[in-house]
Amino acid sequence: MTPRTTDADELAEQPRIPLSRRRVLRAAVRLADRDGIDSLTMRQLAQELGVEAMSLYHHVANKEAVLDGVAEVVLGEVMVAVDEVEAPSPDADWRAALRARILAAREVFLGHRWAPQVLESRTTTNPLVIAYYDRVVAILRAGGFSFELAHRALHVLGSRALGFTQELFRPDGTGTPDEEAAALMEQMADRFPNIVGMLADAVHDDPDGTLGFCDDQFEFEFALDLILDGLERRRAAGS
Amino acid sequence: MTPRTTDADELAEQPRIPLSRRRVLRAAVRLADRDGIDSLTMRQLAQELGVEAMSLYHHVANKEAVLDGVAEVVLGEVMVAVDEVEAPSPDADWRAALRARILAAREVFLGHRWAPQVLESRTTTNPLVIAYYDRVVAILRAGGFSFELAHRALHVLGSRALGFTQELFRPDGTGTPDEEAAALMEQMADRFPNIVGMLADAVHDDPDGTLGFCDDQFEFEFALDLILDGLERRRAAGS
DNA sequence: ACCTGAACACCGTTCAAGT
DNA sequence: ACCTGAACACCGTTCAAGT
Repeated sequence: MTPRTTDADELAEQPRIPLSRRRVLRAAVRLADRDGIDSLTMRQLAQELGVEAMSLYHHVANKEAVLDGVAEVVLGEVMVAVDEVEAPSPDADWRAALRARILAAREVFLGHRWAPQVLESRTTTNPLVIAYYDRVVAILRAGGFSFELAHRALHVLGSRALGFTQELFRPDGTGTPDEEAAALMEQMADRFPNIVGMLADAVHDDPDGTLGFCDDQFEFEFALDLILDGLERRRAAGS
Repeated sequence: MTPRTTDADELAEQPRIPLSRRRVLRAAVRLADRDGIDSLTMRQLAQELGVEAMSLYHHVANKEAVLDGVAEVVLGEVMVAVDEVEAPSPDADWRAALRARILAAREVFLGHRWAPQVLESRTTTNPLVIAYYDRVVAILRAGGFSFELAHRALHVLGSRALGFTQELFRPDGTGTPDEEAAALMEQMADRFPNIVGMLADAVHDDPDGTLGFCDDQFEFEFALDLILDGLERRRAAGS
């Protein structure tokens, strides 16, 4: 137990600040940021607030509601971030307008690495997700998209519209890239010749390894631009 | 407790079939398919096998190993499915070759709806995922891709290469599309004007609603083709 | 070698009781 | 109105003991 400045400590000295849904959810986000999403339990959340677990149930219905709530907090940050971004008007350049907002949204998720997993675990669509996509559609419409093509665009973009993707194939990012890669390739060379060739080539392209093995930001922007290209092409074709 | 034919019933009459890692994992997949992934607990899995929970630990290290194992079973099915698919040779037509395999892989995931969530929850990349992507790279290479562009392609495709996407914005698919949509739009019209316009248009395009509100298969193929288009364009440009 | 019962340290949640 | 302690029904997992 390392001493930290938590609400619990503060409350021991100050008169008790009453609990509220908002305070509960902000504490939940803080806890997930600090200790990981698996540490977000009702009991640990209560401790973070200097309160008993059962007190939480006066402000949130149950744990599912807490998870809906932390999604809400993160999406609230996203809405602020995309509002503040500097970008051309959608009427002038829909691509630049959308691209800038998506990359701004991405920044928020880089600060809450657990958030994609939580968002994808929700069974009902969060109203703020609808609000966000509503604005994406607005930008596409301003850019000359039909409702139909805008609909297709949402499906193509998927969570990438919010600035993140969940990849299944991630060449283990822990440790120094070069060492890891060398050891791994030795073992895998005969089983996975194409992957090994590909990764060897990627290392060669980036000999000093400062960008890491896969530069996520670069890959994200490459993929986003490829998709925006494809959408613009179909828009121009009037499909 | 509705009576079912489970291993437990069979074992009551037959001499005991010895447990094995393989039997444990196949039972886990069966349980997840029937009752959902949340029902896959060590205790319920043991019951499915007519055994005590603690017996499982002689065949799998822990629950994480069970989840790795069920991912392995599903990916095994994927490997078989893509092997059996009829498709042009990658040398002749990489796009058709890859497209057919991805759609075949997709079929497997349609039979295990919980599998995407499990795959995305794994912290270490499953070797069969690497094997699958190795074959994707082989197809791209046969189609004239540089290693570098093949690498980009994997990032653009992401889980779509395995035939699934996890969407955040899903206009609630329960109930009849028309009723749901009408009720929802009434409430949302002023808050989300663009989304509502888009969805109203989608309903209009498909008046008898037989395809459902969002035709997932159609949307998946549209998105896949857009991405394959973009990749081919960049390949031809020699980037 | 393989399986088991009891137990432990955790969960989310309910309930009756406190202030 | 808001918070609490004890309890319940679950988890995953350990351990010593059975066959």
